[in-house]
Amino acid sequence: MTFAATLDLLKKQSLPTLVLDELEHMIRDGRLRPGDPLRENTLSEQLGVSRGPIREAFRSLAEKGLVRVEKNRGVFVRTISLSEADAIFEVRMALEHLIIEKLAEMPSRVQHSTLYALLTESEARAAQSDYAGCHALNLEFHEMLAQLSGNATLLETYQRLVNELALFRHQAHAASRNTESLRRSVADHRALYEALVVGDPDQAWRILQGHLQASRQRLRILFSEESVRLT
Amino acid sequence: MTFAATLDLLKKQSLPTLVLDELEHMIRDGRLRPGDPLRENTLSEQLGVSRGPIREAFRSLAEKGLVRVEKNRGVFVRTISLSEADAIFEVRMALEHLIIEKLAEMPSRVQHSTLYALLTESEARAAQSDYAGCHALNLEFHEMLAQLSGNATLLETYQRLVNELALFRHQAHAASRNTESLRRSVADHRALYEALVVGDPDQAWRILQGHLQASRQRLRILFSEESVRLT
DNA sequence: CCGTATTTGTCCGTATGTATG
DNA sequence: ACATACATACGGACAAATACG
Repeated sequence: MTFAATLDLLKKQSLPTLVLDELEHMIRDGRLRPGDPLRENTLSEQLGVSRGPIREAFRSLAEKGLVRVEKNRGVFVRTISLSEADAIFEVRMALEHLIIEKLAEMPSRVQHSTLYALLTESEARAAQSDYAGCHALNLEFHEMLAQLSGNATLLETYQRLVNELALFRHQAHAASRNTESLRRSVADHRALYEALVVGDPDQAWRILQGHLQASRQRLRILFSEESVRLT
Repeated sequence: MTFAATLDLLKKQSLPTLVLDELEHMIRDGRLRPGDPLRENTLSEQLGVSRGPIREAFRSLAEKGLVRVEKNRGVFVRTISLSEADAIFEVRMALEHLIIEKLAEMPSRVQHSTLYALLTESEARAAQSDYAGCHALNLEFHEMLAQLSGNATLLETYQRLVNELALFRHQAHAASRNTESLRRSVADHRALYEALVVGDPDQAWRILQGHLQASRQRLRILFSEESVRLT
């Protein structure tokens, strides 16, 4: 679906919101990379709207931490340093801790969710070495956990941080092709799921902690590779 | 300092940013109360700027969770239900947990900060029964803790949640005048400070947990009083 | 260092949608 | 139900700042 089509069909949302969604997708899936400028005129022509709604969408993006605005210079997709990414990750871990703490208290909700389907599907993708597909499903898995927590603020805050971290991955040219880490990742997810279904918070946290530490470590490695690439 | 003066002096910031700051203050200190409409024309005249920058500031406020935008109807200061406030509080507690966990690892930073001055000042205000002043200092105390953590994302996320909770307090006409709870609150802060200075994370968390639970409880009571008032 | 092209910043006019009598 | 008043939504024009030759 093109943006123009979206524009015609969904009259329920305001233009700034539609533009925001479009730009957010472009940033999230890497069509717009960290450091790229977002020019009002260009986007205005591409999306077929005037500059007003574009500028309003920029303010939302800035507040979301996806772009930085430099007065009289323009807006650019946000770049994230390793230390920033690490700081974000630290907060993310605290949120995931809370998430699984809450989920361990309601195993039946976990069991009746679509988590299991997501899990088996991502295992299938991993077996087929479908890196991109598996990675996307893994993100969905974590997001579904946040959603099942039943705390809207928790979900929103979590999503925000994950979006910022996705930015960092794109910046580092990250298309992780490590079969071993992919397999371990989905195995972690399954173990986490099992612990949640039986309502064991300590076990769940142990697994998640290891899982996230590994992910954090991969982030650091990614960054060092990126640094080398730039020299 | 009036807004017009601010407008002239600070040419470093764009108008939308200045408007955003102004509106944020007005909401935070209760000049604009939850449910109040923010009309483009009115604000445009009051602040002496055109409607464009106003609309851009609205998008930032919406993303911050301080207003809700209804298409073709207007923007209103956000109202927060008890369950929403409780959800926000839950996330806030998780963040404060992380904050003191980090601070307990660097007692010298805590000791060399201005926390102690803040603490004694708020104790003085409490002794004088200066509720408003003491409450403001208490907020500053918590915010300072977040800042000392050294994690920018942690600070920003914390501030966002506290701003939303302030909204809830205004909605509930909250000017807590309970001498006893005020005294206990500052006593908790002192105890927390002591635990952090000696680097005892468990003790610090015990104190903070009790402190926050009490605060959360007061929020609930506030709400029930508000409900009665509306009948 | 200056002039020009480009981009952002701001303002205002018109269209459209909503509430109210 | 309809007309009127009023608010927002969007687009376009002009001013100001910046980047570049």
